[in-house]
Order: sequence, then C-alpha cells, then structure tokens
Amino acid sequence: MDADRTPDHPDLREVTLQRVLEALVDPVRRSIVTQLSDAPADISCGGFDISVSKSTATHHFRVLREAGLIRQHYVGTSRMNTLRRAEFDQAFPGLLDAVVTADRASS
Amino acid sequence: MDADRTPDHPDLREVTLQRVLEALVDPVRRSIVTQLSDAPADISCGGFDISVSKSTATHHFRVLREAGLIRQHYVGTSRMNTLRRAEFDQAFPGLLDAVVTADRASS
DNA sequence: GTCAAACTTCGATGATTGTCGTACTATGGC
DNA sequence: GCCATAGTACGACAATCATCGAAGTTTGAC
Repeated sequence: MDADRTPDHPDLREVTLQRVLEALVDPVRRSIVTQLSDAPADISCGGFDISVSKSTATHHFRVLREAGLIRQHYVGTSRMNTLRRAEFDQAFPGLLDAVVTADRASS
Repeated sequence: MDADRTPDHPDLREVTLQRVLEALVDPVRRSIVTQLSDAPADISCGGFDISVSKSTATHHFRVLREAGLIRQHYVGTSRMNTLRRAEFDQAFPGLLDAVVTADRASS
C-alpha cells in the first residue's frame, strides 16, 4: 500500500498530434472515448461495453492515458476513467468533438 | 488514350470515420493534406515536399483518395491533387480543420 | 487469514502497413 | 520514331500493434 497506484498522466502540452491520432484510430479506443463522452459520470475499466479481453483493455486504457485523453484514478480495486475534455480541447481545439460526433453517427 | 486514366473517387457518404482516421494517422499523408490546405492551387504528385520514394508516394495518394480526402485528375503526364474540402466538411464537420490546425502547430 | 474481484504485466503471435526497388505505361516534345 | 518525364503496379521486407492467456498484485469483504 506504500506505492501510489495512480499512474502518470502527461501534460497536454507535451502530447503530440501523432500520439493522439494513433490513439483515436483504434475503434475500441474510440468507443471508449465516445462512451465516456456520453456518460454522466466516471466509468471503471470493467464498466465499458467493449469486446476484448481484460489484458487488451488495459493496453487500450494505457494508450488513451498516454495520449492525454483520459485520466485514471483508483477507487478501491476499481480504476475509474474520466475524459480530460477541457484540457484536451484547449490543446487540440475541435478535434474531440469532431471525432466523437462522427463516431456516434457511425454506430 | 482509350483508357480513362481518372481514378475512382468514393462518395463521401460511403467513407467511414475509420478509413479517414487511418488516412490521417500517417505523418506523410497528413503533411500532404496540410500542404494542400495551405496551397492556393492544385499540386501535382511530384510537387509535394515529402521524403519518400515515388512508389511510396503513389501509395499514400491512393489511401488519401480512397478516404475521400483528395481528388485526382490528370493534366498531361502529371496527376493533380485537390482537397475535397467542402464535401469532406459536410460528411465530417470540423475534423479536417482540427487536424490541419494541430498539424500546422506541430511543424 | 482466506478468498474473490479488478486490473496489470509479461511474453507470444498473427495481421497489417509503410517502405523500397524494379518493371511497366502513358504523355508530350523533338 | 525516339526519348525523357510522371506516375503506377507488383512483390518483398521490416516494424508495429492489437490480441490473447497465464501469472502476479492489490484491495475489500468475511
């Protein structure tokens, strides 16, 4: 319990467009972002409607976190996920809205 | 001149977000789009500032064309490229602007 | 202390893809 | 006709990546 279980979150100023697009190009990750965008509250890693194994899901959450798209923190044994919307919008204006809107339309 | 050398261009209504993001995630292709967005006129395939071989460039242009991002037509031996901006914006509102803006800022 | 739940970490694997060189086609100028 | 220019088509190759299962860790409940 000594160790802090909160993972590292990058400063949005140091996230590149390349990294963001690499994160958003995967349909599973895009689905996670869209579900977060539509949700009224945080969602635990296990609370998403995705069809991959748990280890694959962990991988996707790390990619999204390192791209500055989500913030993660523990509550008990659950890892909760939040969209970093305001910060992200400031760094990449219009991008998240455009992608989420198009993604919603295509599902 | 029997064969029509104009390639097929997809209807934007049949282009998926997935295909668009796969096209925009490559830095060379994104550079092509940004250069087109900044240019006052069409650009031939050989007129871009990219650092890949000709055969690789051909590949990238095909991907962009199939994603509905560019239109290509021959003028003599040159293949000219245009952004399908208006059509694309209608199908994916805000996406091209967001990506091009962020791409310009990161170069 | 014991056990289950929720994730993570660590290889391994299969598919995709960006890259190139070579060969080929079409056009325009001479 | 001949030749240079501008691209395309076709394999081939290397690197990346999404995926999984198995094993490990941390927490909370009993």
